[in-house]
Amino acid sequence: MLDLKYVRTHIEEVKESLEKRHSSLSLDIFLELDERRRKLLFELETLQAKRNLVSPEIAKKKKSGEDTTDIMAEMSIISERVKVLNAEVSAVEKEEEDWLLSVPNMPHESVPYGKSEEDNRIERYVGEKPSFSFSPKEHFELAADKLDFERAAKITGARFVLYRKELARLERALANFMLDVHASEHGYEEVIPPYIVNRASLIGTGNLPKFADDLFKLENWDYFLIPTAEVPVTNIYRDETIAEEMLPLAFCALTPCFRSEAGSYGRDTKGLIRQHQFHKVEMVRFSHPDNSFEQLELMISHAENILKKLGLHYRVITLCTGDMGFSARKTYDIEVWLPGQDKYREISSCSNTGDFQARRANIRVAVKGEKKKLFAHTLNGSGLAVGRALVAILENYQQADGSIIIPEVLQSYMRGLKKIEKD
RNA sequence: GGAAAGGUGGCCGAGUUCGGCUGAAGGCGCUCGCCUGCUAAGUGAGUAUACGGGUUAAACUGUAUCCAGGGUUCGAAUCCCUGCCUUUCCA
Repeated sequence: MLDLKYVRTHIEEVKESLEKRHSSLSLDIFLELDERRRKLLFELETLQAKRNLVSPEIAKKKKSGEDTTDIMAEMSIISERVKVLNAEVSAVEKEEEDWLLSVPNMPHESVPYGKSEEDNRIERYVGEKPSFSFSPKEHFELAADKLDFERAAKITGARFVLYRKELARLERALANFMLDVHASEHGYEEVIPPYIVNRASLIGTGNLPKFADDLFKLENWDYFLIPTAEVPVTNIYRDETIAEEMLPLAFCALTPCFRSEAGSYGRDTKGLIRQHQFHKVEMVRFSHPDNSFEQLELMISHAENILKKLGLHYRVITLCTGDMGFSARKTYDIEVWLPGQDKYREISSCSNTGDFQARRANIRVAVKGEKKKLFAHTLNGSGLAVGRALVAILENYQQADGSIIIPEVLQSYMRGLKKIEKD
């Protein structure tokens, strides 16, 4: 959420930011609401001030036995008006709040302007594409009997999978490997958050009210399945103040993620790439407002480190203004090379949201010497999407005979297994 | 599932009987100052947030906030209703 006063006093900047994001939101509506709110507020508060002035008078007169019927009648009228005005103010405030909640974050100046993913900026390529003496297959061709989509469809429906045998273990191995690296090498505290969250948490991170369609909601509860661990982990500090010297705080968590994938009907229907449920290791950082962009560089390096250790080729891109998520000020995506698909595919997304989520979730920092508490800056990034990492390993480490070599760093997590034989 | 108690400021904790003088006693903590070889103690002042008005910025000033939302009333921390949460006891 943007700051109300900031919007009021920086109309041009906000307009420009909305244009950059190709948003159709009207700033005029907000300005009108704000004007109306302040007018109503003034009238309301004037009356309340009068009431506060007169009320003790009534008490005094009553004590000394004077007649108060006239003055009480007058106050009664004022009170009626106060009631009406109060309702009006609340209504306008609600509208204004809703408007503010639907405004996307302002892109950082270093973010390239653009309309779609075509305009994303490639920052760097790391590693090299593996070469094959044969035509590499896609992951679902490689491990057909260990990725059972048919039975998962029976159990639940489309976009679910049943991992079996070595691939179930490989998924778990990858997750454990990622968590261990983040915890022991990168200094993240490992947490296991709830996988179901309430509405306030989703508003805090910016998933609600705008993106309800992307979420699975529990029937008869105002609870939702998490679309990413970013939601529960960022909300660890909702409505709290963090002492400056505690910063930066860093958390990592392995959770399942649940996404309705509304609006992606025809896309990636085959394989693991786009599922309703998948595992992700998430990194969340709480930063001092002064250095959140440095924290972003740090976080992307942590995600990259995982890929480096796994020996996977990838590239880092900066999302353009049109492709960037609602809450982000700046986002780096990591795209891993998938030889079977002959494409780079997103495997991590690291964002700095600045104070956008912190304002929504009321996460503050007490800064020495500053009378006012500041909003923390929050960052989140995948480190990494586990299922997609598994896809990358299958496709990059496939052999001519259809077997899969297990990267060395994972072998200890696989009880020493070095290779997954063909079905 | 049955019964009871309770939710007040950063924390503890008065006030709720009998509504007005309570943004809210007292204590702790914290900040700044004084004092004392050091430490401890003592001592003085200050110490919530949000939204308005005001100002170059302040000062200053208005309103709201005693879990949340309604109600009664000229006036609610205090009375009534609903919800949420916590604790204790019984099964």
